[in-house]
Amino acid sequence: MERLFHSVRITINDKLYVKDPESSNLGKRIVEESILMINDIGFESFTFRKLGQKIGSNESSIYRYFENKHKLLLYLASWYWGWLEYQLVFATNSIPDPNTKLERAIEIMTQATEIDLAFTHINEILLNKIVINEYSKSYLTKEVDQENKEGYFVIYKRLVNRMRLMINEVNADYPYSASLASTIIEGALHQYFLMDHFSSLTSCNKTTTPTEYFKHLAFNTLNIKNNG
Amino acid sequence: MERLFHSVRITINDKLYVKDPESSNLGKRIVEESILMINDIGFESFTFRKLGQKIGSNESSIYRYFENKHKLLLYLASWYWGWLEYQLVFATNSIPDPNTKLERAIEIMTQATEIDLAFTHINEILLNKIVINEYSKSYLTKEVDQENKEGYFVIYKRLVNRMRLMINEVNADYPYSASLASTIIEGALHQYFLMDHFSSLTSCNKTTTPTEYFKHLAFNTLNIKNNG
DNA sequence: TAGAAAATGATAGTATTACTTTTATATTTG
DNA sequence: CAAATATAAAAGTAATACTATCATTTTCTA
Repeated sequence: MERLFHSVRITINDKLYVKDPESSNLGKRIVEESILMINDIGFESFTFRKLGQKIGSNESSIYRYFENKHKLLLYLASWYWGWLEYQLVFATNSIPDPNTKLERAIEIMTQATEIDLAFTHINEILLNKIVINEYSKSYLTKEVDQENKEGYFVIYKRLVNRMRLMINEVNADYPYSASLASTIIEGALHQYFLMDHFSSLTSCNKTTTPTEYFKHLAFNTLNIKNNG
Repeated sequence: MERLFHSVRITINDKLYVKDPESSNLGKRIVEESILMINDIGFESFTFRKLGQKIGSNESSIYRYFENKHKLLLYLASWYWGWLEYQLVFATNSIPDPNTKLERAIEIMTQATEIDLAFTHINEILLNKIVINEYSKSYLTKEVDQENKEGYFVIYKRLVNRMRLMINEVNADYPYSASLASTIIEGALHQYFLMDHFSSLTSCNKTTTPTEYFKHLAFNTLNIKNNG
């Protein structure tokens, strides 16, 4: 797959950075190592000072790329959702049957992440873990409405909307398509978190995947015989 | 309702506080005003110093009740889930029919919060808002496994488990009862958040409630004709 | 009801965070 | 090669999240 998409770039709202991190080597290292570090020590303990030390650069240089770590998190999350959106569109585009299409969409949105060799400086598996553990913190803030207006969440919203449309195609009379779409996308993150930390609160494990659960949930609530 | 329960107390893991806030007037004021303040300025901006100023007490005195604001949040959340659990058990206890029982349970877990006059120093409506906006932050941490071992989340886990059991009673063959239970409880918080900040991502609004959505979701996925 | 014990308040201090500012040095580009 | 740009180094600031010490007030109890 990677060969086809060497030239694909995820486009991110330019208000999320001061200087585009894709435009320089240092910028890419900031992104690359911040993913490792946030994953390692958690977003709360992560600081630009520590990141600077790790990449042998200066704190003040990192501030020339990102205003603060909150924006860096929004950037990383946007990249992740943009990347997922790309896969979603690519995988479902050519499927004419709405049921099969939705089924494939749910798979894309709820499956365990795999590495994409097209982006060498981004570890998608770790980024997925960051999204599971930290994404909520990016919008559970007092500034969410302002930041939403600024367009910091457009990719995520577009992605949920794509899911919603596919749900509508399966059952146009279903009155909760937006809620079901957001439940699947946000719920998948939550189920993965529970698998790691609160196993008694989920039915998912190595043999029963979140994908299976959400497929069953979606097709039954849409009154369609479950494909999965 | 309040008359019956004047003597009811929500029991909270005593590792969550240094000194029981229910044991003194200052303790109750800390709880009461922290709810108002966290709601007002958000958990990130909330500090014990500011709280002390607001209640005319000293920062160091607040530290004699709670080790830090993280533990205070865990305390408030535990109180909230304990209070909901109480309502859940009370409301469903005497219902023999599993379908009606689950329906009532979903209502309790997903309805808009109402004030409970039995607890004068706690504003349940604001506390519900805090849980919607801040609860995830209490477990999305690097310390979650340790804190889970210490029992900081027992009430929440018990509550999800009660839901799971009620789902099992409706359909013993349904293989995802734990996931459905956690999806309803966590998903309800999320849908309320979306209603406030990302209305395009939810089908819920003033006329279509999260309760309606989750009832439909649960009973359809359990292959039971929707009661709602 | 005095005296002890406990609770609370006032003040100061510390390490860290989340930046900003300034100046110096290295790198790129025209 | 000069000028522009990028990066580094160092220092400074206000706020946070505490801890420690001691004084004062309140409460319990003999």
